[in-house]
Amino acid sequence: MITLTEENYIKAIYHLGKYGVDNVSTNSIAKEMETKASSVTDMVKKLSDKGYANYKKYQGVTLTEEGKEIAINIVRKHRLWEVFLVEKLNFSWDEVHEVAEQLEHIKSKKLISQLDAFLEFPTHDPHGDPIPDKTGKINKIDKILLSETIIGDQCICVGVQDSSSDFLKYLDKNKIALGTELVVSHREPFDNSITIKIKNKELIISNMIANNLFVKVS
Amino acid sequence: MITLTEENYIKAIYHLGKYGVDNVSTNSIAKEMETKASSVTDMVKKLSDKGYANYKKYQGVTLTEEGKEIAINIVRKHRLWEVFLVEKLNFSWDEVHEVAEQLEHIKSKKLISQLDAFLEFPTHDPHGDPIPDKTGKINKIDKILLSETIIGDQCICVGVQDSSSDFLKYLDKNKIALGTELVVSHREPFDNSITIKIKNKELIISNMIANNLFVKVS
DNA sequence: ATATATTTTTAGATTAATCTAAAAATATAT
DNA sequence: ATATATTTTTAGATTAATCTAAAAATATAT
Ligand SMILES: [Mn+2]
Ligand SMILES: [Mn+2]
Ligand SMILES: [Mn+2]
Ligand SMILES: [Mn+2]
Repeated sequence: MITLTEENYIKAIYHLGKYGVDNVSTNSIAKEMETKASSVTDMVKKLSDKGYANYKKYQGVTLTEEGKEIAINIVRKHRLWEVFLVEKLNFSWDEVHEVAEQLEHIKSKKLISQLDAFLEFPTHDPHGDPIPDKTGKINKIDKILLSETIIGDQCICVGVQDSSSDFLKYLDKNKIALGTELVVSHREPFDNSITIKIKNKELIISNMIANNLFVKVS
Repeated sequence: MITLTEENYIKAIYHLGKYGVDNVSTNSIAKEMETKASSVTDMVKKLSDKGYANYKKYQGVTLTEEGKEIAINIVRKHRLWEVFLVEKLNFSWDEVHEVAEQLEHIKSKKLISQLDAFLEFPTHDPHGDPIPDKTGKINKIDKILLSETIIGDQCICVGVQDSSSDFLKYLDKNKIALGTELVVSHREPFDNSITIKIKNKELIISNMIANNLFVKVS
């Protein structure tokens, strides 16, 4: 049996290690989990004993194949629940994360497969992140950050890097949603702010915003 | 903050004490929770300290008003989730309880009020049990056990006492569902078995079955 | 290359929830 | 009314998850 706490550590290691490849440091896990490094050391030993992680003292952690599978399954559940909350229960995209953090730990194979079908097998969550399928396959689309575009690029918004409420509400206020089309018209060298056009209306966007919005160039 | 374990104890005390009125013994809680009496004593002290229960050594436990509110809210969540699983995710009524035991602990006011609306404010769960409304009001219908009926009674099935998978599957097999109409045609004095007629087809039902099926006499 | 700073681990303690075995209180039988 | 049985509590231990403070290892700066 795997505990809720173990699941959360595995998920953190998965996300911090760029989806399971890099070595993850004790301190980075501690920061992500809002806990102390010494607690992380203990837990990481436990995950290693249970076969979910590879760990050598002072060398950081990676997930084993089994650990990675667990992580992907939690991510799948998290994102499916987020779709449910937005599509069926009228949550807005800045309200779903907290609740999904709880729902992702519910253990029932049937629940998730039925939920998946009920939602008509969605491929992406409300923030544009891909939903792993039941075999764990993740369908990545080729998206880049708005900050990486060049002048003249015609783009469509496909995701957010940060999904904090503050950022999502900023996007709502400025009528930027997934699917919104925009053109990059100017980049200010001094502060790297970007001017974009949405339906011929100009909008100036800070570098920080541009660094958190994913687009697809068409 | 209330822990998941505390919530489960409060729920057990609520159900054992006939919905909050009777004193509940340490041993009965231990049996219900599949734990030891000594563990119950510890927890019951804690619930009392936190203001959820009234407890005097050797005298059993009752819930305080606050404890009762918590219990009713958990029951509300449990039953709403059961409706969701049956109505939306095609679970059968013998599959929902286990999953609802997990889902009932998810903490989000908005989630439950939206779920309630999405399900169109159901008044009863798939087993015929009433769903408390958001203020905690429980709409009891006047149901009796099939074993308490008299010969000639025309009944409609409205609920089950036991919701174990074995019992519910028995009902399925014999085409007895909530809403099914039946007439009580004979009672055998020797073993208290009952003969019922459903659509003119006779069926003999043991006393144990009759003791677990609620009906409304019309 | 060595001193210094930073990161990570270890040692020992704490809290929540649980257990076993023994003691204490209450209930039951004669 | 007293002995016996049953129930409940207490004492002391264990496991999971956490913490602080100190020690050890690794990384960085000169
Ligand atoms: Mn999320
Ligand atoms: Mn998301
Ligand atoms: Mn149930
Ligand atoms: Mn039910």
